[in-house]
Amino acid sequence: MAEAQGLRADARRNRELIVAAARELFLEQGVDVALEEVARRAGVGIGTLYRRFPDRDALLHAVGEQTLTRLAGLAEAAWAEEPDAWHALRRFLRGCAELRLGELSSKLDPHLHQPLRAGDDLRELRQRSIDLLLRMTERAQADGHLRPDIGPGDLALLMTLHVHTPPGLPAGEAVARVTEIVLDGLRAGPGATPLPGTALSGDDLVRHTQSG
Amino acid sequence: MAEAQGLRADARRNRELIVAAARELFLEQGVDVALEEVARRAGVGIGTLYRRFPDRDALLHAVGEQTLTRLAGLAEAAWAEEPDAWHALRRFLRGCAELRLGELSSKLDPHLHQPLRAGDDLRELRQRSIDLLLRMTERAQADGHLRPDIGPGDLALLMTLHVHTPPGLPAGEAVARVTEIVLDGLRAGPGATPLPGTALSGDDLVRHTQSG
DNA sequence: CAATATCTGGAGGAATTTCCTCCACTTGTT
DNA sequence: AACAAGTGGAGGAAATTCCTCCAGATATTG
Repeated sequence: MAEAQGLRADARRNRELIVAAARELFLEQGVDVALEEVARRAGVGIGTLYRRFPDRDALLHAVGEQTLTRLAGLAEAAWAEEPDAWHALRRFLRGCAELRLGELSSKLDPHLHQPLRAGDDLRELRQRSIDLLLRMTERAQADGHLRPDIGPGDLALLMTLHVHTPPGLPAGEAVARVTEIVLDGLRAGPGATPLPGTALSGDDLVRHTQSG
Repeated sequence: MAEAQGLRADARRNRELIVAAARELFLEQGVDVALEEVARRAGVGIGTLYRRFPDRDALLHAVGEQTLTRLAGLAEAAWAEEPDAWHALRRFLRGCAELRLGELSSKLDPHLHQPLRAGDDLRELRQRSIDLLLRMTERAQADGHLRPDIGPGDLALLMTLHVHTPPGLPAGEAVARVTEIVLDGLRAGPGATPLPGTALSGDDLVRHTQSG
């Protein structure tokens, strides 16, 4: 949110309304929504939107930044406040589901790829979450709570799992149930089926998890 | 594929090329791709596409039909050829992942909703898969292989789980690993965490799983 | 191997959508 | 109260997308 410094109070408020509206609409309709619609949903004029975000990319970037910031906060809170690594991991994955990280990243990622300006601040933001995820994984496996045949890359895939809830069902509950099933599948245990292929490493992860 | 009867051989071939191209492009870029692009990918002229599919809906419908046909075939093969209900369920869910059912239905569903002409043949096609899924669920739970606190509706959510594989990773393998983790989470066992909320019923399922 | 019914490609004009600037007016700040 | 900062949305340019039409190519049949 560095860009929001030095703005007049009303301008800052509007900027946030725009980002929030963009996030919603990107989720609902994809990143190609007309920017005019974003402005309408945010309750501001189209001129205001263009002043703050010169082009679509700037808006995508802002949404990515907001989400990655939340993600990093989530990871940090989980690591700091939970009694052990496994519980931290649970909380983290549940939080990812709540953030709808999967839907968002599947929509944002492809568009952030090309114009990934080097030295992007998104990089650093992402790295904070990844570092913690690595730590949680190692530790939970060492503790014997997490099945040993997975890697952090696998967890990244699960972070961005996208539960397609048909309209009409209580989305939150559906997602929560699926998340718990997955968590049960992640637990170390005698009954665990060996996974095919090889564990996805942290490097795979770093190279690919783009936005959030 | 009833619509394909009575076409000249080359026309039928082209029709299938178009549906295949549409399926690919819908997955890659969403259902809003320019129809001209579909024609290009299929290697036919735009006129040909319009002759066979008067509007976008017809094409969506055809893709849905193709996918649901495959899905029903998958369910039937699984039920008929596997030694027990649990193995049938495994095979079925793995097949769904392979079909990329989740991505497709999350893209197709919203557009099939409004113009869901009553008495649609998609309905019947869908029903066949659902019936078998119900049977598999009941039976696998009775056999003590599937955790008892889930319903067929939950399985439907898992059928359409969308693994967002970042470009560059071997998609097939990633999906396979996630699928196995989920299957482990579905197994009945002493360690299973109780799920929040209530099991999603078969009715929830029937009412909402639209296309494929 | 004709003859003909069927099918094909893509040029191109109409219609729609989206973009984005510009400036008269409003609002926050000091 | 004064001014810097911010606002909205009309509207023209540009880009997309749609979809028809027909001269020519291709399968099929006897």
